[in-house]
Amino acid sequence: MELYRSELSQHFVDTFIKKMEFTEEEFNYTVSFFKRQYVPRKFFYLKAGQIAMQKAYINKGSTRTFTMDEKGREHILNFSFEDWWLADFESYHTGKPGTKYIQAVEDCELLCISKEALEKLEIEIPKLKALFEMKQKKMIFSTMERLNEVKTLTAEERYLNLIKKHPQIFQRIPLQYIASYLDIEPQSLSRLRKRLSTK
Amino acid sequence: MELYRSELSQHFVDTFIKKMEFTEEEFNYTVSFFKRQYVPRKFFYLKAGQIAMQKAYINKGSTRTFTMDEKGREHILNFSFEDWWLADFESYHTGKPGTKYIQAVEDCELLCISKEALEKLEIEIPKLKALFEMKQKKMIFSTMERLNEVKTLTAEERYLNLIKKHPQIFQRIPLQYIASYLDIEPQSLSRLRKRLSTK
DNA sequence: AAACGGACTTAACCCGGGTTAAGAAATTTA
DNA sequence: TAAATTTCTTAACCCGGGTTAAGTCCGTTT
Repeated sequence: MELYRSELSQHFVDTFIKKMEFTEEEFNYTVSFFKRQYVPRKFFYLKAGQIAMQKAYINKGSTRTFTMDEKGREHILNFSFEDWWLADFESYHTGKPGTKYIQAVEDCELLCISKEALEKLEIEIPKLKALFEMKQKKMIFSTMERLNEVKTLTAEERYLNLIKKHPQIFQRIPLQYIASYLDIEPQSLSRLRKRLSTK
Repeated sequence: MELYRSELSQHFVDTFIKKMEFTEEEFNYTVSFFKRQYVPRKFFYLKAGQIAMQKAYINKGSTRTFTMDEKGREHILNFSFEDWWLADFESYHTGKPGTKYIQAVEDCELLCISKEALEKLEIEIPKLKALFEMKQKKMIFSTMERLNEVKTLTAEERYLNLIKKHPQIFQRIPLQYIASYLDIEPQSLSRLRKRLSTK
């Protein structure tokens, strides 16, 4: 089933047309490889052990990406929202089974493109390759920043940082998930919030 | 001053000749852009605030890369040894002043190539671009793994993990730096080691 | 309206790592 | 070789977050 222009978010269109200066032909051709996929709240887009065979643009909704340790505990690495690209980066690029779970926090509408198609397109349209190379660089920056944050800041500082940088998250993501993202237990987040509210 | 073949480590030569299948001409041409740079123990290859204008191949020696927080505390992100490529990745790619300090732990002999020259070479020799794209991907994998490690493991587990994965580090890096890498104080590492030795 | 289940909070206790301070060991310098 | 400096260890005390266990709140179901 074909994707109609009216079903694409403005941001999606702008990314290709304005930012990457795609022609109408290039854009339509690119779009023809995308397929829509719905992932209802709490359902998984990907699970550890599976191989990431596609990249997904989040047209609507939000997800959490997490790993599970030997004791069965979840550790949220990041949340993703509209206009983000979604994949288990390592699995996608190595072609090996991944280590990450990607679960919808809100009902998601994704626009997916297979690795096969994308690799073909990246050769045909170098601008597309440049786009994803740029995304890749930004991903390294943000992962490094996250690592440095975890190393340098206390739980309280990480919490205040999150409020400052991404206040919208608190409107859409349950506190228990935010706690996991901050590397503390829900009870500790609760205690921390109380401590902050009284001073 | 020119670099002679005999001064290049076998690994450096192999990377280009065997792994990337450079011709002798391509290799010699590439090498002609490299300059040797010595960084004695405790001296800095790069400091926060400076712009990374080059990449360095470590021909000999070891370094530590760290950030400094507002309280003046150092947080070591990683160590680098022979045959690694060295740079403040973010500063190199954004062209903006960096946030990282890179200091020689042992006397270092580096083979450096300017960003300008490398960008030119990457166009002339696509194989070279592919090499650094691959390095970049591996860097993302390892940074993500580090992040996940910091989130999932206790200090003791991170210590045991380091012994298992990189036992050589303990021969070359002072314990105080290893403590910083593990995100604990030197005293805590000492206590932890004692705890482990008695059981 | 009552019952249920999930999300969030509260509290008591415990423990690992931070902090501070001192001393021992190793390495560098004189 | 001695002195000085740096690195590593030990110990006592403290505190933040984990753990366990209830309890509250709220939306959904029956």
